[in-house]
Amino acid sequence: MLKNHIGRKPLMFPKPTLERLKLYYALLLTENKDYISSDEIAKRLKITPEQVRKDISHLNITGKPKVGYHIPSLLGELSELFGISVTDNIIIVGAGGLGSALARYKGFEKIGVKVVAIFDNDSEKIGTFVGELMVLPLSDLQRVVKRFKVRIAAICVPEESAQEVTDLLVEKGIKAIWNFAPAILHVPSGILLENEDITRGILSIKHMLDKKG
Amino acid sequence: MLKNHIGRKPLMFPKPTLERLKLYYALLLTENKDYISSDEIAKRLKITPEQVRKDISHLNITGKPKVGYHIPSLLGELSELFGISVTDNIIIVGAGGLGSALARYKGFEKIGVKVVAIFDNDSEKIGTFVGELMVLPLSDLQRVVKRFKVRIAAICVPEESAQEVTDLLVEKGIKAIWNFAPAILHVPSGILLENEDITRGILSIKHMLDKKG
DNA sequence: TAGATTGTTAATCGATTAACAATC
DNA sequence: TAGATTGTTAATCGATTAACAATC
Repeated sequence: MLKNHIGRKPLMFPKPTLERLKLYYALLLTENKDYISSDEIAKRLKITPEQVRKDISHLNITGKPKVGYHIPSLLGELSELFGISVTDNIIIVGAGGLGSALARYKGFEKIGVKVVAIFDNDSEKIGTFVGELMVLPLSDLQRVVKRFKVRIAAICVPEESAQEVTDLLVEKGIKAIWNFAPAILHVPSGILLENEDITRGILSIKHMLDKKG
Repeated sequence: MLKNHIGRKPLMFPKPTLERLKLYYALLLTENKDYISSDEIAKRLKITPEQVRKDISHLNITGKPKVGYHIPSLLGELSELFGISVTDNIIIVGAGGLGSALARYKGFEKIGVKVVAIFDNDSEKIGTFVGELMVLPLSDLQRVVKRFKVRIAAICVPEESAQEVTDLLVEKGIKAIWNFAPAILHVPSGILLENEDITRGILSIKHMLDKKG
């Protein structure tokens, strides 16, 4: 299978590698030195330096022996890998606590994400403001998706209506669903589904607190 | 190394298995049949039936040939595995959008989690209510942790103060940090750290939307 | 130069998948 | 019984780790 561009590194990354690359990005953003060694990255993230080097070897970047990796270049590569320099307009469906918090989240800007609208079907909420956004009825969905070329939608509705909302979003042309409802959703093939169910993290914590010595 | 109890299954699960077991739990909660086959679980979650059987084989439960797995028993086992039947009192630090949303989240009850307090250091927020909880100053931390035997704390403060808050929580006896700040935190060994950084999910989406054909 | 650090190949490890016997 | 489905062992696959040559 053809996975490479000429002169470029492979576009397919092992999933664990991709997850670690996100951590490198977060870490490097807080560094103000010019260079960092695989050893230092490894220490901060509690992994091995070999793994760091292997991960970075997937990118179009080389480090300098005795010096390490040039942080701005590394950030640039990672930024391109995750498409951070291109801003995606996203919408949020569900103006409850979680949806509203998400709509006001300040960290989106620096990863190339902009919330352009928030929707709800509760007439009490429609017309009220969440930050600078007015809550819109779902009948405005199609217009907004077209106008702002929205490809990504966050679902922050109760479990019961999550599938219904998903179907509607897909019908209106949404390409990726970012699901915050604790529901197992079905999407047509070709549509991306990313589950952000918040209960998962604390289940891991409960499990490990109980089972360890 | 001793990993087994007499007559019990191993307590160590491969991490990917543990993640899938959470999905099985979520899925089975919505089923109202008595039995389900590995094939059906697999279809719903888009994995293979062999994997489902292998995962379930880690539990103290056996299925019935021709019938499948008894759903209530499976739920019971998973509930025990994740310590759902024992309620953990947790606290939230940071009464901003995300912290407040978390404090009001309705889904905690059914996984054995109860939010007993929310803290902030902003005097404007202290004394106001988030749902039924009054926002408390951090000087009340020690008292609350002791009184409610709190082992788990969610961090919903800005990146800049996340480490400082972490240190304080650990000092006051917290055993697990559930970190919602996009920060790389350091914790002493023996303290559990679970990162729930919300930007990670959408980075995956952006990456995959851009790189796929 | 000597030494530190990268980059890559080979070896190991662990998880997934395949195959099939056991069983209801 | 025949057939469907579980449970487990063996084979495969893919990711991590180890080793070391390349290089600044």
